[in-house]
Amino acid sequence: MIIQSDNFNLQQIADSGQCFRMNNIGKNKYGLVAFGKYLELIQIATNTIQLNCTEQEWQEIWKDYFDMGYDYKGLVENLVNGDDSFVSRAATYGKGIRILRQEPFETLISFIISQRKNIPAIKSCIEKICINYGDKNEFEGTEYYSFPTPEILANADLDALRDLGVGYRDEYIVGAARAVVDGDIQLDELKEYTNEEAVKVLKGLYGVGDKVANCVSLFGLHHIEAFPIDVWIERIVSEHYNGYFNISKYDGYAGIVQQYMFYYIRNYY
DNA sequence: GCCCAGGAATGTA
DNA sequence: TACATTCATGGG
Repeated sequence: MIIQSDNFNLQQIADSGQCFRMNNIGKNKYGLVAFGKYLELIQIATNTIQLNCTEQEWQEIWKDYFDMGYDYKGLVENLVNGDDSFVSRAATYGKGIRILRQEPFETLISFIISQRKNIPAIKSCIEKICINYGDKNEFEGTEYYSFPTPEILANADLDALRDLGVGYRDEYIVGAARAVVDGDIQLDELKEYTNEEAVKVLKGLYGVGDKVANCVSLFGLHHIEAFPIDVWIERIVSEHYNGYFNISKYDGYAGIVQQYMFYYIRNYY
C-alpha cells in the first residue's frame, strides 16, 4: 500500500508528542499499535509512505487514523505565508505533522500518565501497561500488545500499577477507567460535544486538569481547536509573544498550530 | 548522583 | 483569584 502526500512525515509525527506507541524500528521505518492492530510504515520519499496493510484496511482504519481528509497542505501554506513569523517558521519546519485520530480511552490514560514525566518515560510506562494488561497478538512474526480495555484497568491493583512506574497517578488511572466502565463519562459522545464542553467534562475526572483535558480533546476526540498549554508552550508564549498568544487568530484549528509550535521549539531550538 | 519532565490537587492568604 | 507546596518515578 503506497500513499502520496506532501504533508506526511513519519519521523515528525512519531516525535511530535501526540502519540506514544509509534516507534522508529529501522531506517525511515516506523511501527505502531492502534485499534489492537500493528502497522509498519516506511518513508520511501519525502512525499511517499509505504504501509504493510491492505487497501481495505487503509480505507476502513488507517486513512481516518492519519486524518487524510484534512487539507494540511493548504493550512501549512497559509501559516507559512502568514504574518506570524514564529508560526511561519514552525509550520515550515514541521509541515509533515498530522493530528492522529487516536482512540479516546488510550489517549485519556496516556496523558494522565504524561504529567510530570518526559516523553521517553511516558512511552516506557505505557508499554509496560500494555504488556501487563493488554492482549498479546502477533502480526507476520512480530509480537505486540494492545492497549488494555477500560474494564481491565478499572479492576487493576493499585500496587501492581505502581510497579509499572505510574507513581502517584495510580488512582487517577483506575478512577478514570472506572468512570468509563460505569458510564459516568462517555468518551465517544464527547466527540459530538464542542471542545469547550468536552474539556469541561474531562476535567471532572480526578487527576485530569486543563492541560491533559485539552490533549485528550485534541488527540483523542479530534477537536482540533483545543489548545493544550504545557511548559513548552508557556515558554514560547513568554519568550516570543510577550506573554500573550492570541488563539482566536487560528480559531477552529489552533490545536494544529500548537503542534507545529511544540515540535519546532523542542527539535529546532 | 542529580535534575527535571507535554501537571494536578491541595492548602494558604 | 493568585501563588506555594507536594506528589512518585525514571530517562538523560
